[in-house]
Amino acid sequence: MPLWQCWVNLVGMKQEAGTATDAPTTLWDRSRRLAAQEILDTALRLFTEQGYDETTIAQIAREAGVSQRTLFRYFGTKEDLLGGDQDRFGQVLADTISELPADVGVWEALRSGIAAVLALHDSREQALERFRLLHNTPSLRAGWLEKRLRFQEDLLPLVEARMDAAVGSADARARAVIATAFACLDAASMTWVDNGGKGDIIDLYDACLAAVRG
Amino acid sequence: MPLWQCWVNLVGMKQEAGTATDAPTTLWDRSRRLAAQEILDTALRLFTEQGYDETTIAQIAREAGVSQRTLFRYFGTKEDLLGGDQDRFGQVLADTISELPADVGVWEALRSGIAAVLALHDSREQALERFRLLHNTPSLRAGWLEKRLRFQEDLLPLVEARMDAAVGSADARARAVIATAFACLDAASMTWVDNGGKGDIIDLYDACLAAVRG
DNA sequence: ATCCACTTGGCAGTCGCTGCCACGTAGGCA
DNA sequence: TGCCTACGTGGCAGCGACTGCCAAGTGGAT
Repeated sequence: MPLWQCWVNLVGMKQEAGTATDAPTTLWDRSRRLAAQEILDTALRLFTEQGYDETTIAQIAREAGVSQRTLFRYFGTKEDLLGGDQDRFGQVLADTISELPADVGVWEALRSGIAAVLALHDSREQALERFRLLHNTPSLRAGWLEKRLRFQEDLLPLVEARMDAAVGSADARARAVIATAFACLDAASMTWVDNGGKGDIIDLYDACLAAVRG
Repeated sequence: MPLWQCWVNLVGMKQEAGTATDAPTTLWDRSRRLAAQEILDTALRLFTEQGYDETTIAQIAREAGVSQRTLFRYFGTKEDLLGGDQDRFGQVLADTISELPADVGVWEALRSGIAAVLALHDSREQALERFRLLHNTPSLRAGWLEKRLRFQEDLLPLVEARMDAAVGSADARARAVIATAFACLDAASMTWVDNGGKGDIIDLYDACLAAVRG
């Protein structure tokens, strides 16, 4: 588990403001970043051209000019080839929420976090392509949902702190609120993809949440 | 794709009332059902003993006394070895909801469907064991979520019919409502497992939904 | 008893993924 | 400048889930 792998995260996605990530530009670093970008581009291209399940790791590696073994060193799983590192989503989400003042309500805090994550995408087109792939490929969707479930658990303490104390299991209620927010995000992004990327996801999210909460 | 595989569904789960499923008890049918039950029991035992990921198909097949090939003919995937056939959940869910009178609201209808699905389990202990495995095994959880997402899409028209017409995308709103119901079910069952199976899941579900809808 | 349909097991192969080992090269140091 | 070390890389063998194919055995109907 070499340290340099954390650099890969920054490929193909915006950096967070203020994060200095350009310290020692050695030749190794540069070629690594180049290779990662090449792999990512090749993968996204092949996925959209012929589908996720129909694209093998061997093919991506061949067309990107690296060995399978190296590809797996850059990106641990096939899923990671879509959207770089999804763990960053959870990071940004948690950071955004925890930096909000304490008097901001749960729902508003979650909305802010989601908006921050949505803002991570490079372009509307890239986002649409990724969401489309995500929603139309069962195997991808499964992995994505699973990873997201881990974010949700991480969010638990942050959300619980913002909820008014009430009877019953606080855990269950916080979990439900978080899961609902993501459920609305799912519904919103699916509809967004179905509409070909028209409008803003966050607006659809608001509409979904309104439909749920009455 | 032999027809008889649909029989497997009935193993290890309650049958629906009024479904006559005992027509021609040939020797083949009996031995098939016996084999399926044996496989299912062995799998659940090994899963709980040593974990899902640590149990190989080869081991289950060996201890159940069948070949790997036959095991895969009975249950198409490793996931299917937990809880028999999960597709029936979707079936029961859709049936329950569609048989409700038209003036029953969305939320109440979804609650009824979920209650019907929960009633499918043989015993509290078995349900607890399955839920525990489900929530503690990432790979299982992923597959389960994915399958459930398919139910959700199937439910779309049924739910849309019960929602009051309003502005905005009806699709998105219906999707959000369905996903929220399942999100609350998730939160409820997770908490239920964490509490060691104390109380009724449906009560926790109500609490979660109340927390969400205010 | 015969024939057909069905089930079974074994074998080879695919695909995602990992551990191991040897090779080559970049970067630091004398 | 030349060497050494640490790191990146590729290849290979292997695992586990899963599939297609083929041969063999068995139940059931005529």
